[in-house]
Amino acid sequence: MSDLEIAMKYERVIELAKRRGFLWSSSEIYGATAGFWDFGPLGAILKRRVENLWRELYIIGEGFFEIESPTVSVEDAFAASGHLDCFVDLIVECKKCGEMFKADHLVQDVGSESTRAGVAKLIKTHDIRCPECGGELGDVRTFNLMFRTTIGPSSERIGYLRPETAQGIFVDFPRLLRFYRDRLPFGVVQIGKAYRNEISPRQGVIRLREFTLAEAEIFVDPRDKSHPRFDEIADVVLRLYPKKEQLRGKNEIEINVKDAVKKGIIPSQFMGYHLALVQLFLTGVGIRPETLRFRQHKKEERAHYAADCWDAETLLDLGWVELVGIADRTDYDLKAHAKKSGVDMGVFVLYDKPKVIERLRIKPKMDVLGPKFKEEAAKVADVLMRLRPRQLNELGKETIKVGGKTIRVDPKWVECERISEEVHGERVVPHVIEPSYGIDRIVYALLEHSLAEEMVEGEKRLVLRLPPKVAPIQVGVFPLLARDGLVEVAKRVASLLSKDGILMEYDDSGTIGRRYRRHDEIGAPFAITVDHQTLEDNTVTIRERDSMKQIRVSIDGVSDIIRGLLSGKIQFEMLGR
RNA sequence: GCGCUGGUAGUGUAGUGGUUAUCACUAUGGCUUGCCAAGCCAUAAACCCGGGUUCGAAUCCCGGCUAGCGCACCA
Repeated sequence: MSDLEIAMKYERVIELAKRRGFLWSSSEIYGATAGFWDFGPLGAILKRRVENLWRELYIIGEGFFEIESPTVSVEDAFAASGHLDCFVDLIVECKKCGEMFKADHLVQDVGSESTRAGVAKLIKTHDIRCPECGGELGDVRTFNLMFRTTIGPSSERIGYLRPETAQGIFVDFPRLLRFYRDRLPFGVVQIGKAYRNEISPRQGVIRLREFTLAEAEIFVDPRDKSHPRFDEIADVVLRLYPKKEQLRGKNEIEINVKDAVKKGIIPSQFMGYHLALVQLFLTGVGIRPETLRFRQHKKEERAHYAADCWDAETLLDLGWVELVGIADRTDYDLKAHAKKSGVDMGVFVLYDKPKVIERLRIKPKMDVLGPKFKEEAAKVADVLMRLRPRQLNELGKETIKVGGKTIRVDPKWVECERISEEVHGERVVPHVIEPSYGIDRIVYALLEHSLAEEMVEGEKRLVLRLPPKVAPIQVGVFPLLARDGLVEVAKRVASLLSKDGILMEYDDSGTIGRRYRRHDEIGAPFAITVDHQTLEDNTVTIRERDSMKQIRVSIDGVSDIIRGLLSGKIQFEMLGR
């Protein structure tokens, strides 16, 4: 059975998605707004199933607990994270031809201004004109991609809708660290809505203004990015598209994780482990492996916080689309929040063995410092104690700053003794490895990859080959005919399945063939049919969506078999043999 | 934000400055029907929004919204 080529696949997917209740643009009755989409009845379940598989992998598999933080945060949080400054575009419009430009790009030859007023001044003083038509430029405007709001009735406190869920985790870091009992590494996940006021959202749910992110923030010791379970994924083969290959116009390379890390293509075991985990998840929910690659960001593509970033991309009708970004955010975020809030974001990491350090302990002689420095004496003593010269004779070379003046230290001000000290560890600010999944895009990609058309006895059959574990409707229950007492038996089977936690749909309208086709189109992987033989021996048929083959099983065991088929523990081909 | 092209039942479409806007599929009810969109009867369902021109606009013009594409943008 070979699939027919589907032309204009994006349109076909959207047509099916609207018609069958997966997706449509939001508030259509008032004229839809670009960048906002609804998940319909089947779409919402599909999405939830994808999210729950994600939870299984990260919460149960990795032990990363999920938190839920608000979608609105105060201005300080985003001032610290850099989104307030870096998430802004300065734009200027030509008064004559209407072309829009990034204002800071236009002035980069005459000065490096980044403020709105500064850029506007440069445009004026240097008489910069429209590069397209030479026309006069209008006012410089800022465009921040964050949605802004005010908190409370006085409207004094500014809030922003989060552009990523990550910051909610970073600002909770001290409490989370305590929860994980002060040890690295640990991970925290969050699934939730994020908002970006895109200038021009396009392509349905591929670029939205409100979208669902599933993010894991994994806090690691910056000195040691090896992964304790690296061996489990070392042999996984990834299709990588490193920046070098992109710059030289070369193709992707296929390589296992172990070798990629060894050769330095992937910078650390930790990064490699999580690239493999992403591939495991995406192919597990139904993204076709042959359309998947990991593309490394080139320097100019990287976000303000990222030291390295790989996008898991899939090939869709619209081209390569990013589904997941895996970034090494280093200590950027934690340090930024530490600085802005004044709260320590460090972790005390124990050494395997305590280090013995020999050093000089410096004890200020207050009876000397007192008369000499008067009220400044305490401050001077404090500075002196923090000096760490290795030798006694180096002390005289040290200088300290007191009241704005730089003074050479006189060894007579202190008493020194040589001590040996045990150091048990040190404070480090963790680095963050972050896989960030765009759930809406993944759901769309699933639909597109699943949609197939084939010829069956001269007729076209449209079928959504969703993997059973994500399919919204899990099984259809049909009486072969709507008479002869078949309806009653079918309804009994239906309620049996419901009681066992299976999402089924009962249908007795029209002919059996029509019902099979309808369920093919919404991706229901199995159908149970009650026929006349059922009345004789209490058996029903199970029909598999993709092969259209049927097997016969007893009603008594049908729930267990369906559950086995859905989870993948039972293979359909193995049944009935 | 600019440009091009479009927007008619749930979906895909036809069509026109002038009475109750075409067709197919779908849906619903009934008849029929012994396993893959059969048939018959009936029913329901649409001109994106606003303004202008006109005796009359779903049709022409303008604006908006929206969709696809190109440019720009995508921390």
